[in-house]
Amino acid sequence: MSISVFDVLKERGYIAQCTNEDEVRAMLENEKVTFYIGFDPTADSLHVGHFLGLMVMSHLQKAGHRPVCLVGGGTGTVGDPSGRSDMRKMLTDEDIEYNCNQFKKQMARFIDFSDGKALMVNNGDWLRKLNYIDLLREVGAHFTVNRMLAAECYKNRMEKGLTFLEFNYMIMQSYDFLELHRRYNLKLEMGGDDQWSNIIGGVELTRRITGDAVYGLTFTLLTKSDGQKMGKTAGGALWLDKEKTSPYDFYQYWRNVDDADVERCLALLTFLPMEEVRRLGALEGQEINEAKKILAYEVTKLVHGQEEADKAKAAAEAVFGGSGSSENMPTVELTAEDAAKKLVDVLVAAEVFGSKGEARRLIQQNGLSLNDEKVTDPDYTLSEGNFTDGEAIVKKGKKKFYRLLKV
RNA sequence: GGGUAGGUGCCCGAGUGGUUAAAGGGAACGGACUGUAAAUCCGUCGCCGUAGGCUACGAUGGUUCGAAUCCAUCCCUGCCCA
Repeated sequence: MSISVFDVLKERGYIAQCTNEDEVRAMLENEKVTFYIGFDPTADSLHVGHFLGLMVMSHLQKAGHRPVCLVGGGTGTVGDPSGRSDMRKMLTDEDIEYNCNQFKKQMARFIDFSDGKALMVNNGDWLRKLNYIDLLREVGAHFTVNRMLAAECYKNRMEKGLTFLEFNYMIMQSYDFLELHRRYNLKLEMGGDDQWSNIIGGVELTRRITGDAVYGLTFTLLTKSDGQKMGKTAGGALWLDKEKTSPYDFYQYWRNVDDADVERCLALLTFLPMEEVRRLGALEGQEINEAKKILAYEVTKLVHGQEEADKAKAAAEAVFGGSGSSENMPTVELTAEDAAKKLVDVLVAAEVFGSKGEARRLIQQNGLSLNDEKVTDPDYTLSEGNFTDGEAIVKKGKKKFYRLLKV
């Protein structure tokens, strides 16, 4: 083995905190380590934040270690208060089960689960069976409330109110580590940096009860250079589910990241060699657009596959490069009847706009074009002449394109 | 359970009887500038619409010509006390 995975992770900028850097490095160099990352089923799709964790897992798996993907069928019922300023919405059991299944499907694209090379487990399998008194006696005795209250992750909530329900989240997550250690001799828990408190909880609990050496490591959160969370779009998160965020939109998101974030994103979200990452990140001015294209393509390829990435790229080039093909643009299908209605009504019906007011406003602000011509009349009505081969192109703002297609 | 401070638009936050669709900021969106970037500047930012109307300030009911603003009950949250 030439270079240690640990150093790879470090070089690419993944690592935020580690319980003991030297020991973890040594462990990863000398043995096959079983490790885990937990994913709580708070929505019906994974998003880019999760993707970062999957990248880390993938790096480690390629280095011969065994990932355990833990879906939080149990912890999801409680809600992690870490770093949050308000309580999470309570999910029904059905939601949780559904979401867990969605997660599983998506994760299978990034992690190789064949031949036991990785495991998928659900902490609901053990957490839901726990008996309160037994748990208190076995686990509760090892936590001091004083310490828990001092944890960084509760800071926000100490002002706004933290329920006992959520306060217990740390205990549940810690127990997960213990349980996984017992079942699979798992030795390392990883998570986003906001999980640090929860992770050391598990490390300490497992050490105390079993006496075994176990470790924790957090990876950096995906933030922009100005500190804001990355992966936020108008519609909310940047989802990995193509029904929730289309491959085209996904591609465009990365195509448009800030100059300052390109290198970081390439390092964290693609497998390009670091020399290449650094080279691309060093490009300046106009040229850095090349780096962004590569970033967008590579990330989209990882998440949606090569075919979708090619389509997204082609669509983007068609739209911004001026070369014809509109095939891969988001398409609005129109009946003959629709094709003679007011443009505004058609676009609202297609959910291109949230309301007519919004659409009118955009027209008044000169932000809407039909086939490259500004639409100036809010009451503009579609007619035969707008369509070429049954197709018309609508441009919303500067970079959102839609294809109207008569069917 | 008692006391007390609160619950306002996507978020933060002003407003305490009409002039308030509701100050200000942030986010978002459009335009200019550019490199499909950032920063900056200008504009927009509840819904339908020509006017005008409708719906909104935790919930419900009430007082009033008129309420986010007053009263009652209820729900929720912080803090202090038990």
